[in-house]
Amino acid sequence: MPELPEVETIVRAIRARLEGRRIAGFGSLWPANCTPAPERIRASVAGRRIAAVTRRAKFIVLSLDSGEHVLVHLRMSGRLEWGAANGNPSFARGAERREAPPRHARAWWDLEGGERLWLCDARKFGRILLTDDLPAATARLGVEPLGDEFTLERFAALLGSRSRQLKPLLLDQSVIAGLGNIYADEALHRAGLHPLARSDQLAPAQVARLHAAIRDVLRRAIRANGTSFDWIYPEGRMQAYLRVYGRAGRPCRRCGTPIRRIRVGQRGTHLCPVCQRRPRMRTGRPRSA
DNA sequence: CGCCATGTTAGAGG
DNA sequence: TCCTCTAACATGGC
Repeated sequence: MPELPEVETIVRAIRARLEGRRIAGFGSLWPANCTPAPERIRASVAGRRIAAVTRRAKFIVLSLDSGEHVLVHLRMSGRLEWGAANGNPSFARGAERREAPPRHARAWWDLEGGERLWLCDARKFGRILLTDDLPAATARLGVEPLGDEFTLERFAALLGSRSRQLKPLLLDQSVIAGLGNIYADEALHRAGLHPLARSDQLAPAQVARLHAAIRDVLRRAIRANGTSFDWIYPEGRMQAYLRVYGRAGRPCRRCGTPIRRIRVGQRGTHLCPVCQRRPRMRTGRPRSA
């Protein structure tokens, strides 16, 4: 269920254990989530060295010395877990012990030396992609919110060039890539903006506040190693600092008003009705509700 | 049983 | 063409 900060935390954690290592094998217990088929992925990655481990939006990117790239998207319930490959001498010393796969194991990479990296995923929404053309594979992704290209001017243009509700717009990965349900709600609260406000009807100061809020909350979350609600992603501390997400009925940390939960674009959405007033329409008839 | 879930996409309809 | 909403994917927790 990771968003940008959780994926960034995962990437930083696995980088030192993967970069420079050679992949010995790959397998999948859920072939439907592999593109191309697992056998083709295995043929391409076996024997290759991992040159770099990076993140693009919510994708984990393993770049191989062959020029190909393995992209892993954890979607809602994916996580990575370390284990030992079968036949690992240091593990199987003595008795013929075999390590049981972790719960919800779906795919694995074996490294030379005997380590195994598992992809576990209760809901099977996660995806593994192999590509030799990384720009093409990520062409549909929008700007990285923590990158240098995410300037205030660029953001203002992204908002003003369309007329959309702010929350669905922030979740649209083809516009800004990396925000998810938690940090979209958190950024809007920090900026004092209603999730249903129109992207093209913000004052310049509001655009600037939202731009800063997005970057601030993502950086803060990375510093806290992300947000942890359950066993799927246990290593974060950001949940202690969330202002609206998951806090329906509890007092706003700024004004004390109970946080409200509504539904916007199929997603649970949390807001403070006082700090995030629904704006009056600047065009068209006044709304009735 | 019913509702919820840190994500994404295809398709329908306005 | 753009925008919004629904269903779908598949499973587990409360």
